[in-house]
Amino acid sequence: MRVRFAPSPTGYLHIGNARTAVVNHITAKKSGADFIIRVEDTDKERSTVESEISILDDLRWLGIEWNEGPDKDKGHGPYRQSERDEIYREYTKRLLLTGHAFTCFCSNEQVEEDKKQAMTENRPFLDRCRNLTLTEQEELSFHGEYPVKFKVPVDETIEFDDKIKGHVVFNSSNIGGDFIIVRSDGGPVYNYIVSIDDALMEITHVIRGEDHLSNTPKQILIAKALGLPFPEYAHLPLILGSDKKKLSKRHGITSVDLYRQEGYLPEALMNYLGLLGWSTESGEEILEFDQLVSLFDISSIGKSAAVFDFQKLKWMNGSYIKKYSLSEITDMFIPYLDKAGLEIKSLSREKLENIISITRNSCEILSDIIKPAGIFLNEINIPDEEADKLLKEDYSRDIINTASGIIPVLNDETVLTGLIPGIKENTEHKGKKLFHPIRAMITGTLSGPDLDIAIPVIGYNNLKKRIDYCKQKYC
RNA sequence: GUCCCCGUCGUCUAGGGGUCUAGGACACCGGGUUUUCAUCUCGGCAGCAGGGGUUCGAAUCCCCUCGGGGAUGCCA
Repeated sequence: MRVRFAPSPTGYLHIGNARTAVVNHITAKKSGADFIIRVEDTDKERSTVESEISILDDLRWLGIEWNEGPDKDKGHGPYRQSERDEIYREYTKRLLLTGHAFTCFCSNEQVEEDKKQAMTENRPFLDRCRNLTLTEQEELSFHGEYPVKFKVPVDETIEFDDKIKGHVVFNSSNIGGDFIIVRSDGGPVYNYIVSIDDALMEITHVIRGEDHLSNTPKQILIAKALGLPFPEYAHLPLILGSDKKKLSKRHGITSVDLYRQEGYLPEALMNYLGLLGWSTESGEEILEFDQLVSLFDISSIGKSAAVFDFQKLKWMNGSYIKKYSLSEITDMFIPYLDKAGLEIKSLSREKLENIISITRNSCEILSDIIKPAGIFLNEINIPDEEADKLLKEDYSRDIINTASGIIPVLNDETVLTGLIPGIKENTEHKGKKLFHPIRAMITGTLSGPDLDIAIPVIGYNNLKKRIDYCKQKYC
């Protein structure tokens, strides 16, 4: 068994494509199949090497490995379609010679008109060039470059058993007429060479997005005309945005790279993407990769499109963050702390882990660490909007004044037992009205770890600075 | 227009004629823990697109409608 993932390098790795890659990867692991990467860079205008590099990089980050690809030739290469031109040329010649393809000399307008005509008469569109003889074609081709089209057989039934969609039946008359396989600039087209490459690379199972479902009959027809085998198919339902339209940038982050940057864990993304469209018998959703592989069954994937739930992904990511050991997760947080400009180099590992241990629970993604960690790492935390509002209240000012009075007589040892009880004793406040302003005053925000835990970690000196700051600003 | 695919809580899904007064998860709401928030924990809200059949019985089978998606000449 051999499966493949065939990205076209025209941009970043989209989350929808990543899902396809993930399903291929899981399937390969499950059945011990080879996983091939083929770069479909036939769109010369939009394909870039940078894009190819970043896509492969994102796949690696996700934890996807391949046995063959542009960087690993195992005898089925080249793995970039742009490097396989000679192969395609041979097959095109063969199709032309056997009468399965022809050169079309019609103008755009002509074709458009003929199609419209066929449509209104409710009959299949037949290209007016499809019956030109080879010599007629050769004579005409002196006038310039023209596209080559595949001669779609009339009224032929094409059917296949899709692993996900089930039995699918098409009639060749509904394909939309003879279609272009080689552009007028000589470049072969996706629907054409995908059949050749899948056959030559001995792909046995094509797992791809549902948007290719209605392309499948064309590809089968081509394989048949060429006498090539064609694979089994599994068409994955599409991933939609919250408005049920195809997932795009306006719905949120769609680039795998950005998920990485924001601090999503590859295991979580893999888990979420792998679980999309099906579920386990037990209902368990947090699945390690090994579980994913052993429990996965491609035919159990649902047939309908799924809305991408950013919130659920976050939740899932958060639960992965909680699963790691303190030491492991600390290492993962460090780059985000660094990037935010927080001073951690001078910190002992013990102190850093201490801070992480009391802040990690509020993190769903790695970059979430910045705010809570800042409570400990900054000298002063400028109160955010909510904290600012609260601190302007009279009772808050009362607390700031009181704190300011007490703090000079305290020190690192006594601050924990002295500060809050002291404020409580010297003011009328208790409960929420006591703790809320204190929290706002010393952390600059309304949420965070327990104050009793936070205070010793912040330390006497910074506490004093923060109280002084609030005294100046609010009293 | 034509052809193909799809339609269970807001979202992801379980369920394939009776065990469904439709189960789980995310989100949301409420209780408990935490002297706030978060974590954790307990509970609640909420759905079979609509209409016809078939059947003793339909979320489950059939048909129609509606809705969404895809393909239909130089994207993949």
